[in-house]
Amino acid sequence: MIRILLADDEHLIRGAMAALLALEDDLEVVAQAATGAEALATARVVRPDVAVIDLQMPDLDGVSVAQALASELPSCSTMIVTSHGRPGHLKRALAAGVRGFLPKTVSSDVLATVVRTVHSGGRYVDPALAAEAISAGDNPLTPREADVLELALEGAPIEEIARRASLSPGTVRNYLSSAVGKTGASNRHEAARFARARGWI
Amino acid sequence: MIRILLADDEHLIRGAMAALLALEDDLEVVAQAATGAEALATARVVRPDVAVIDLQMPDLDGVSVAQALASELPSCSTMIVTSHGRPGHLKRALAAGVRGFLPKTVSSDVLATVVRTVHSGGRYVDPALAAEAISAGDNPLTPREADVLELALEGAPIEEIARRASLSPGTVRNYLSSAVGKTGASNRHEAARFARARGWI
DNA sequence: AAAAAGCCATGACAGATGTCATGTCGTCCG
DNA sequence: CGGACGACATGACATCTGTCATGGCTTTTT
Repeated sequence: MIRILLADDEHLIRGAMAALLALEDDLEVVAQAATGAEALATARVVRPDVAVIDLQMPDLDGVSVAQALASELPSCSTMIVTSHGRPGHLKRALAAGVRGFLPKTVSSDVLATVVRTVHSGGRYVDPALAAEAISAGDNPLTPREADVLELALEGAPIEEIARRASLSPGTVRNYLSSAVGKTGASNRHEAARFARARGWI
Repeated sequence: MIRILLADDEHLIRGAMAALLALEDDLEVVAQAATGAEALATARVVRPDVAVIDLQMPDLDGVSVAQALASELPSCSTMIVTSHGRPGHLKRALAAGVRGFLPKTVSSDVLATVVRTVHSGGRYVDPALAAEAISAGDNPLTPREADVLELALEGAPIEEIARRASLSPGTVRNYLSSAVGKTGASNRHEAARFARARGWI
């Protein structure tokens, strides 16, 4: 019997997924959580075999939870399900020790199969997402460029970005300019959206 | 027995919701669809009592489907479930004749209850979403302002917005300026994000 | 009919932004 | 060690944006 922890902030979906997994004879949902922090706390107590975690949650993001889980509970395999499959997330997730990565568009038997796969030591990444990740290419942005671009995402003026990043406005403009060049965009806002779409920030 | 049509592009979630609804004695999921168009086509054939539709789908958006359904199949009550509850959507949905509006964070028994409520002629809107919608207030943007702001969302330069809206760049700047004033933002990008958050565009 | 409001446009001006050249300071690597 | 590279900064310049004043045109309201 494979003991599963389920974390998703959408009750409806979490409950529904639990119902689905319960239909399988060899799977058992032993705990559920609605936030990242809750998932971690619960996992420490119930020590599940497999953690099925939603990527986007109110507090901690799924990858952070996976990272913590990987170091604290090496016996627990983590897999991530997500609605919006952004390539960058996949990379970060894999780096965080995630064993399975699925969009929520898969069917329920795939989910069950992947749970078994990761539990037995295997890995599974949705083919479509993998293809996207490969085509997105590596992140060409330097760490600072990424920082600054991220702040630019909200549409803040350069002054504010500079303050928030503790940089001089001129430096911010340089980073932004270089990022705009690397993304092929025509201004920082477009560049920020682009980088976000690629999962670079 | 209440006959239900279920539409959601995420197979996993649709299947799971179907499993949940199937647990209720008086509910029966008679059809499922993965896109808006498919939902419409299916509804015409099976004529369900209640349509449970996801707000965001690849092609037609949930509200559009609801609108079409309302005119073509007046006997079918439509309700919408969504992950990202934006106030503007609620207003549009209600205007389109939707009878129920829920975030996916609700529990499964609420879902079943609401299905029964809308089927018996009642209405139900998630209290939290309703509160948000009220606090968001009415859309102060004129239609053109909204159009232009929407194009600005993607970060395009004014030139391109002007071309896409068939306006002169100067006019675009005027609309944008006025929209920036109405939203209290400090530039059009911030204004666009703000308006989006309010569901104004 | 007059007033109000929205739609479209132009022109002018200050300030914000994008681009480029240039330079300093560390760190890492061959 | 010397070179390459990234982080950080400044200054200068052209261009883009935001704002404001102004005006014409249509539709709705009073």
